[in-house]
Amino acid sequence: MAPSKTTYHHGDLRAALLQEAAALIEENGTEAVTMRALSERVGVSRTAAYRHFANKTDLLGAVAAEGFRELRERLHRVNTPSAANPEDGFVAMAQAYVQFAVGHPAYYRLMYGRDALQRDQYPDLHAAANAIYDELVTLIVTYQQQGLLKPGDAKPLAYVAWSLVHGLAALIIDRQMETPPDVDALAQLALHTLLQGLLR
Amino acid sequence: MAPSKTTYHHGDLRAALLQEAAALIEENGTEAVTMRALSERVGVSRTAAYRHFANKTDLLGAVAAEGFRELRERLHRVNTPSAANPEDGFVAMAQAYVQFAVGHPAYYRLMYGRDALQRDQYPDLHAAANAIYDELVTLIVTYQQQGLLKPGDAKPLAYVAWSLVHGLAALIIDRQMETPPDVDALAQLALHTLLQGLLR
DNA sequence: TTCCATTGTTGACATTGTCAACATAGGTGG
DNA sequence: CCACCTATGTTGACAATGTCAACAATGGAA
Repeated sequence: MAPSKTTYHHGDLRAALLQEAAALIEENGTEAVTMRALSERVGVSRTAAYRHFANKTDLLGAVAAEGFRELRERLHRVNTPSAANPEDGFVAMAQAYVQFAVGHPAYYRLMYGRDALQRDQYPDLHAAANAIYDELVTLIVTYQQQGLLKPGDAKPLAYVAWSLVHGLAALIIDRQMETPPDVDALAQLALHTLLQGLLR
Repeated sequence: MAPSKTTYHHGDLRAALLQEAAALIEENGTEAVTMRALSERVGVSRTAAYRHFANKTDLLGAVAAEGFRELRERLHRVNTPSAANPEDGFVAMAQAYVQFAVGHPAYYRLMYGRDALQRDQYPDLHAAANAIYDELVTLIVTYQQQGLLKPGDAKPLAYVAWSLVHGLAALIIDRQMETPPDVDALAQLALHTLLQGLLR
């Protein structure tokens, strides 16, 4: 039961694989995750993982799902709508979101960019990502009920807000910005603009 | 000079490789681009490409850069700021942008998602992507000069707008939306919100 | 205690990116 | 007009990788 170095059975190989895969991604990027390297780090033979995941893509999908859950948790922690100033609430969430992406760029890229990870084919992944969307819908609905936001179907609006922060995160970690930006300030500007509008 | 099937020298292998790579991506996704498959389609041996590209990543980088140029052209074509209604201008560009992504999802994913393509290391790619940003800056500055938009540094504002459309495109082609969305309508809503603001 | 399902191992193979050595064409200087 | 050189293309080989098939060990249920 207690995982020991020399037991034939690992104890909780599945969890260990996910953890080490995440570590590898953080350290050297997703491309560094090879079944062999991963197995070695866990101290197990190269094909042991196949008892827990159908293939490498599935494994990475599980890692990505875990990432979405972690991100959602962070967002949930700062999702405390205050009637005093709705902008603060949005800005706090946007900053938490972008900070996660900037803090774990390779991980974040896996969560989204991966071609192979067709969402429809990975229900768990899809659900984990959707939980983030739900977090946003909640925030918008709450403010709408308080009369602080324009009325209207919150769902498409949540997509709009999500698009904004996701796009921002993506452009930043892809170094598409000219100067290494002040991430928090940029997130604040983005949400400020979204809320106040750009028109004169 | 005229490329013929049986000449030892191809004529313009570099261009042919880029074209076929793009075609392969469209047809079967970026993962289908293998040096061997690509060479075979062009009718050349497996390593011939290495006379024109240092490695596969470079080749894909060139394809991605080409994609950015194509996208920029499309944006430029609809970038006709009309004082009558600034929203129309923004919406048209957003729709053109998202339509490109939806029309060529794998291609668009390569342009952004590719971990390996660190922008700083591919000047051509970086420049091509930046041209799109410039297109946006131009639009914003123009409207500002006409007094239709709030004043302020256009550069960070352009990043915000870019983030919004890129994020929207990414979420759509990753099928992160619940229902296959009306792309144009969503793009319109996004830009409408950005311009008018969300606050009551 | 016996036995079987679960979990892990070893060997093997096809695919892929890429290097080194070799081949050919086609324009250029003599 | 011809020999030659350089740019371009080919063939052979190799290491890395994902994954299958066959085998082995474990540990809980009957």
